[in-house]
Amino acid sequence: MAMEKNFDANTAEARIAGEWAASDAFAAGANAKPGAESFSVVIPPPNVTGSLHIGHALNNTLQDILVRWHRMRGFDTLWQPGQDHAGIATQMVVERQMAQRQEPNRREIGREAFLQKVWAWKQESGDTIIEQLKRLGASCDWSRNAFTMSGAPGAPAGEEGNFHDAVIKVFVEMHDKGLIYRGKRLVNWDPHFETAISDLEVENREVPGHMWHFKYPLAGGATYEYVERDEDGNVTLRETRDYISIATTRPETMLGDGAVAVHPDDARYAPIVGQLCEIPVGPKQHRRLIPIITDEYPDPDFGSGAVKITGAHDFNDYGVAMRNNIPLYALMDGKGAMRQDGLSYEESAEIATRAANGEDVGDVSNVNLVPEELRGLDRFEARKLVIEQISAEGLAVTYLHKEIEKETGAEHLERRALVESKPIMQPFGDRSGVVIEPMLTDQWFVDTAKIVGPALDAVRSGQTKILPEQHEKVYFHWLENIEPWTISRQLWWGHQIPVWYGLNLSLEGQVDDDHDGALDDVEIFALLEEGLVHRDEIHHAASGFADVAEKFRDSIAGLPQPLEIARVIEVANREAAVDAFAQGLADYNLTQDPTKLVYPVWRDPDVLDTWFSSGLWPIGTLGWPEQTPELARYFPTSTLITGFDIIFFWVARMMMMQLAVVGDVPFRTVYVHGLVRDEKGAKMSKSKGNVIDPLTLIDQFGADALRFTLTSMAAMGRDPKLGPKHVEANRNFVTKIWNATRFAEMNGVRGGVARPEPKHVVNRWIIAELARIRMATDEALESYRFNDAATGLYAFVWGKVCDWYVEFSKPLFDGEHREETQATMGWVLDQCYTMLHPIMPFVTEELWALTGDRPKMLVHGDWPEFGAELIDAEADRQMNWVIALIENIRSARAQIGVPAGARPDLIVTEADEAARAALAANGPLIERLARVNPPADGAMGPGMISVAALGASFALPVGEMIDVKAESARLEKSVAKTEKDAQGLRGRLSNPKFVENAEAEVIEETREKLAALEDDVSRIRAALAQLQAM
RNA sequence: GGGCGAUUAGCUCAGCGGUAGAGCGCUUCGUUCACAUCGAAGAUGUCAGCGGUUCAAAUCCGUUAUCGCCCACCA
Repeated sequence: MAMEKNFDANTAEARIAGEWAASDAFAAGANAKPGAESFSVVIPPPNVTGSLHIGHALNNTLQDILVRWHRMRGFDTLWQPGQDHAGIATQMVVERQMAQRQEPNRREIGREAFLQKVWAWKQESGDTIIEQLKRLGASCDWSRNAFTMSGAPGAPAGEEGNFHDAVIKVFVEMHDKGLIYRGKRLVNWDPHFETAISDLEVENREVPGHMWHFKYPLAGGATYEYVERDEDGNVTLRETRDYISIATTRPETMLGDGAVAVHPDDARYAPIVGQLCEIPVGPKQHRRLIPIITDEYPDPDFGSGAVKITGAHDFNDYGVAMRNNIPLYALMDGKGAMRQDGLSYEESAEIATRAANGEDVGDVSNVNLVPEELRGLDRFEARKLVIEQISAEGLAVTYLHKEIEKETGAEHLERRALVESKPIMQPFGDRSGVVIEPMLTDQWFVDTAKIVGPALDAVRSGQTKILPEQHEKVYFHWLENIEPWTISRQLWWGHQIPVWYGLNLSLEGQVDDDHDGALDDVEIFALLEEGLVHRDEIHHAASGFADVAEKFRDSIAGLPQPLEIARVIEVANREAAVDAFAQGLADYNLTQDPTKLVYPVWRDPDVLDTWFSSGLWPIGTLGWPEQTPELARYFPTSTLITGFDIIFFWVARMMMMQLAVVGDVPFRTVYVHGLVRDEKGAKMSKSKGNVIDPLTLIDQFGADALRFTLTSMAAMGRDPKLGPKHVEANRNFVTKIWNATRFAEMNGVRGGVARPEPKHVVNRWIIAELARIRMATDEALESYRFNDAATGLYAFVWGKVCDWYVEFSKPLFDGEHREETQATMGWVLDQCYTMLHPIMPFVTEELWALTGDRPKMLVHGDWPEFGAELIDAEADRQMNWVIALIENIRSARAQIGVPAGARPDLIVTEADEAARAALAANGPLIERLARVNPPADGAMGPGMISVAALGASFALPVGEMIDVKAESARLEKSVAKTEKDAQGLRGRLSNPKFVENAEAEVIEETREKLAALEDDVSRIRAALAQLQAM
């Protein structure tokens, strides 16, 4: 059977992938030795909406290398695959598709129908990336493919895993331990998706912006002496002012100001602290007054030193407002438009004014300080109008603008509004790209401060190691300054929060006024009349309605009878609950039948942050909360390979959550790789159009070439830069080893033989080289130096096996060493396939099958363990001499211009014993590779060029071709270079301090090197002398 | 404003105490029984600057410059 000249990656890859799949080659524990240690990796789950990008290709190639390597070494190996439900992204994709098809939108069809559509979409398109990963060669146990939404209510057949159970169980447990809480807080709100997002999902970007300066007039026309001083206390400005100057980049938020704050030590404003000033916007007749307060937050050296405080729309202001008991006036709705709900402006302003005067006005959520003419406008539209209004009123801070007419020289003075154009940092939603609005909303939070400790300790103590180490610092810094994690999302696709609410009926003893433990008609009437609407809520978390009903029964057990036996029922929302409860009461009132009484509860409509479920990935994919055998065998997992961009999103949270939930670290080692960039080092992005599609590269050059390329560029802590040229070069490497095999095959070499113990020095030498590369490869992989493993194998296969061993073998196949050379080559190539397999699984699997009758596929091949014991120092020394001699002859020939086809004699003018032995053993090899006739003793003569090797000198008669001048120039140049190197070594050795301090080994090495150089120099000098004597 | 990283051949990058390497590109030569997706030979570096530690520095320390990235609430 003759092999083709090239490996046909396209057809072979599909076929081989099919064979692996058919034989369950990647199943958990496949190829494990009895009693083997386990090695497990969980895949960073790609989004169901995803398709394979170059970052996935790198990430999964590196994982696959570790996994295949361990599997071949006989570990009990599991690579756990799966996908992430990606709440926002998926909901967005499905909604977009619905819009394209001109179907009714999600609100029109309702939650349940929409979720069905998402599941349908997932079933149809969700496998895309899995198939792509298979094309890459990822050896995951695909039978275990997990999904973060599996087992959720409404999941169709085929999605009945239990990930949902894990998520819900963790939520309930953390809730009941007080690690998860609900609260009305200022959160990052995405007005596009109309949901809260966590601080990590906010991208702060610098954009061109403006800063406006406005005057807030003092109440009642009061004035004060405004004095500015320089550093030495000299007065630089003194004027009487009736206002305080305020700067803002967001004038529309002035409507919601609750105070103006200055620093307590700021002498400029000391006279007016405690006074009221007027917000210069809003209907003239209802201008609001707000107090001037002190707080540590304002920086006296920045701007005017006075800050307007809008507690409901700015995180800093929120802090100031909370400290100083300033009301938080919300101005916008979920879409980022000015509110239209709540009280009229007039009523609202009245309440706010009372608050400004120190009165406790209670809950202000109904207060809407947006003037009627601005209500419903987009926030940016409202900004324009606010600016216009203030400016029209002359309350913008102005400066004197001087213009000189060119022709006449006349000066024009004009007052202009002070508006600074400057770059400002603005928060954007990482998925929506719109400006994030801080909004006061009810959300769920993980109290991260309570669970962060163990996650920090585990890395500090080395229980989990993060590589490269520089990332540990980043990890520490983030965790040490961690903020509460907002986990509720106002979306539909996700794990619905397992919390139910009910009306709080037990407040302040209102229910049972006469404390008789029973509900009389008067009290029932009171309950109904006093507005159930205004009652607050109680809530419980549980894994389902049955469980939560139990908890509510406990809660209402203390109510007066017969309320305490009301039936707990589930309704859609609060309004429905009020209605149902009222109805029940009314029925009871009529019939006195206590079974008519119901206690309605409704479930929180929000879903959990996708990362909350991803945070449970290690245990969740292994079957937790069931105590599965896989959990016992593979948890904690061995290594996590991931990109630095999700260290916070994912890695840190997995650390916290696994430790909080099961008390152990999720993985022993985290290897963080870089971001693949284009060949110029730029980030790949669609807008730049420099995105490299890994599938195109696979089509073009094969998966092995792509994998090898990514691996060889994966130096720790660096960003790989990828261009098609690189992949092409490595495709050539695939071709190279393919053709080395083809050569072997043509010479009767077969694989599958036991390790031979050859006699010939060439065979002994290549085995020694192989032993070295085996040790180096393992060492590199053990320390995650993937690039060293790849480049080392490349250099060995191409630079040693193909360039030299294959060439040396040609004469050997014709002689008495034919058989041992066949055996050696077969065995050496087998080892090459084996060691390359983790990086290049397809071509090696193919070659493995082509070259022998194999008991098993290479994917389950045995990783070699041999090492230094196979190194034959004498063979090594001799072959290095032979190679050096061949190189020297080739070099001399090329420089003198001896035609490639010419075959001159090789005259040995002088040689020591070792050189003679090497010549005798390797004559035919040298003849062939240096293209010379068999070596024979003789003397230097005219028309010859000379060549030296350690311990020997040679002459090559090249007849009339010789140009004496050129030959002496060549020799002189060679002497000069060698002599220069020798001089350096001599200098070192003659330095007494070097000899005193340096390691003995280093000194010895230096001496040997010098001796070799000196031998070389003297031989070339001799040749030069002879040349000149002729 | 903090933190991290980079600066090495024309290009993209390894190396991280013993005197510079790879791939691509370039020059010359080559139909020698594996491979032109190839072979042979070659050219090309004050290892960013300055200072220090050391017998010895691309490699360790300090500093400057330039370029990246991450984090951060300056109105």
